[in-house]
Amino acid sequence: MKINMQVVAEKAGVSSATVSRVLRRLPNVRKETRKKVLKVVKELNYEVNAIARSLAVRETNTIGLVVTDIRGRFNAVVTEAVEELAIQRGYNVIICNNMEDPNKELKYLKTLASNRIDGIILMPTQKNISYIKRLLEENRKIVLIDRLIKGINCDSVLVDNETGAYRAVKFLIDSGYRKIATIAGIKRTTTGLERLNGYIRALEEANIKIYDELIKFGDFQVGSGIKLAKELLRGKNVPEAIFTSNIQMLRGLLFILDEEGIKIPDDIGVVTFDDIEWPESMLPKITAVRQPVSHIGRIAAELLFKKLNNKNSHNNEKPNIIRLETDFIIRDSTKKLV
Amino acid sequence: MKINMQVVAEKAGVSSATVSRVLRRLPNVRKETRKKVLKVVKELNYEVNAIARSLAVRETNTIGLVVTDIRGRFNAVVTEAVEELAIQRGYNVIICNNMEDPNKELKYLKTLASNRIDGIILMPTQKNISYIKRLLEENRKIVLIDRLIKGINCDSVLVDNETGAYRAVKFLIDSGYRKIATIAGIKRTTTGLERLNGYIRALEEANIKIYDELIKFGDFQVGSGIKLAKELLRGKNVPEAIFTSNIQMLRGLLFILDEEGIKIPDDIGVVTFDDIEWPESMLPKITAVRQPVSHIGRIAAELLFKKLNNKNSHNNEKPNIIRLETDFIIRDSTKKLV
DNA sequence: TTGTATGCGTTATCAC
DNA sequence: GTGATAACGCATACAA
Repeated sequence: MKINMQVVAEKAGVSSATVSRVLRRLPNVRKETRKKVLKVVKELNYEVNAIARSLAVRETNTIGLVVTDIRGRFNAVVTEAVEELAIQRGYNVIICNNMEDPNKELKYLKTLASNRIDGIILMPTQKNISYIKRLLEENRKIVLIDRLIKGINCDSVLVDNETGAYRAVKFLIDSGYRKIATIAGIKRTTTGLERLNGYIRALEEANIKIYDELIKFGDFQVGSGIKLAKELLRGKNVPEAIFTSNIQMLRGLLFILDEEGIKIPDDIGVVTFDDIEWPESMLPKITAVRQPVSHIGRIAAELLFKKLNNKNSHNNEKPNIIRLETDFIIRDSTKKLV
Repeated sequence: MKINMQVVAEKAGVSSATVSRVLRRLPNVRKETRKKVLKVVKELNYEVNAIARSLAVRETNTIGLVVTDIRGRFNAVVTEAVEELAIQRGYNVIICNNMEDPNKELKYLKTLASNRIDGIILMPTQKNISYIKRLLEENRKIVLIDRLIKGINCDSVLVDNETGAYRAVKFLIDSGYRKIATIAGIKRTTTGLERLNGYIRALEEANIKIYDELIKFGDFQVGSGIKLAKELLRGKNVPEAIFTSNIQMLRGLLFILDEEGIKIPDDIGVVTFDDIEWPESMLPKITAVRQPVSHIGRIAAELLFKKLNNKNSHNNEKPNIIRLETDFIIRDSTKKLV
């Protein structure tokens, strides 16, 4: 554990500088010398101390990925995609999971900064804005994912939430539904607000009156799906169909519908934003807006690596905001109302 | 970005040693001095360089968590539990996802070692045995999770797979099923072998003949579930019930059953190992062996931290092998055969 | 209580 | 082609 380049060098009868050159595959070293060194390295099972190296070169060859909930499919798939690309480029990735807790997010961002991580891909809680702004001013490399932060100039990758939601609700309208409720997300977030806007636009375009009591705001978690579903079903204005803005809240809704014996699509229509994470064969099959999740991760990573490779890039350049389109998968959770 | 303790020290009119003391909250520093230093730290937005610190103290305050598939619920929940505990103890955790690829696993282990990570929690692919052995010999702190590696003395946390599987299959037998097939996992893995053994023991105890053609070996992925389900259903010895050894392969099975129009539990009984990852309300509701997943993660982390805190612990001590019991959740995927 | 000097294990800039 | 040697930014033993 205490063996370093010096030890290897002595045993090989060279200087530590030479060992360093061999290990970094620099050209200017004689073949025999290289061989000799590598032999000793093998013998001693020597592995360079990445910490010391990082300190010397002021680069860590590592990026951080800060996600809000690793248990969610969206996050997991993004993670996988980012990792895949990072590994190709020879980077390590540190995954930080904050469970939508801004305090945890801040702690992680600080740790990453303190550890002189080369770059960060961040799915923001959209809370620690001033700190993120500071990081950007220090010219740290950051790419936002899934959500924007207004007032901040930063490369971002996300989907066109508004259009996705619009299409889902329009589909309900076209199917003949009129009293359409939504279990919306957190208004402060990009995903929450934009999906709500899509809902509203679809209704307005169809000249359908928008009822406040049919718009419920949750926090993207299962619990709020349950709570809000109850409210909707027990209200005086019971909806014919419900559009949920993410999978977790859909789960909550399904739970309640099952409990109350309300059948999909016979008694109620259901459409959701987000990929489905359960088997295709499970019933009821829910019509959904699908995001190109893996793609999002890959593009974000590519954006980040482009920055990292461009030594004299600076954050005051115009940021890239990349919007990807969603798909709409029609299944069996609605019916045609004649 | 180029500001360090020296800079802070000069601006505060003290030495860098004093700044260091203040930042580490050491007691022996005057109140006013501390105040003065902290003021400058704030002003300059100074954050200590964790790399340099790690190099100096030869500790990184970081543990690595190597999992096989972050998309799987088991992994995700374990990850969350480990992270939770780590954050409490003031440790950072690096998550490494290898997709069951031994090469990736090796690469990650090397990176972690090179980065002088304090400890590792490893869900092993059970392949890179010699390298892991070497790490252990170098007295690196490692805790295995979910799977054992034979011939290696290392703390491990996993469930009693054999009993869990036994109970599931016995339940089928008690329900009157006789021709019971299994979609088993990778034989080389602890989880694969032990769950198979539970299946066999249950049948043997009931004096039910074991047919080779009713035992199919998959790789724990959805694809093999699909393939093997087809084989079972199209074989000449069609089973009355199937026990799948994990969720992914169950998904494959469900897909095929749905495709072929075979109804659960009317036409076939189904029981699976592993937690269900889809809503309780979805049909069919599958009877399953549930692992105390979160608990597993927490215990593994506790074991690791115990080692880390015990400076003179050494790997040649007798390892702790901790087996946790599973639960058995009876739902609606089987029926009583009279 | 505070400062000085040295070490941590590399890389990089010089010489030779 | 190879070897000293000075950074890199912090911690720490020892002095003061």
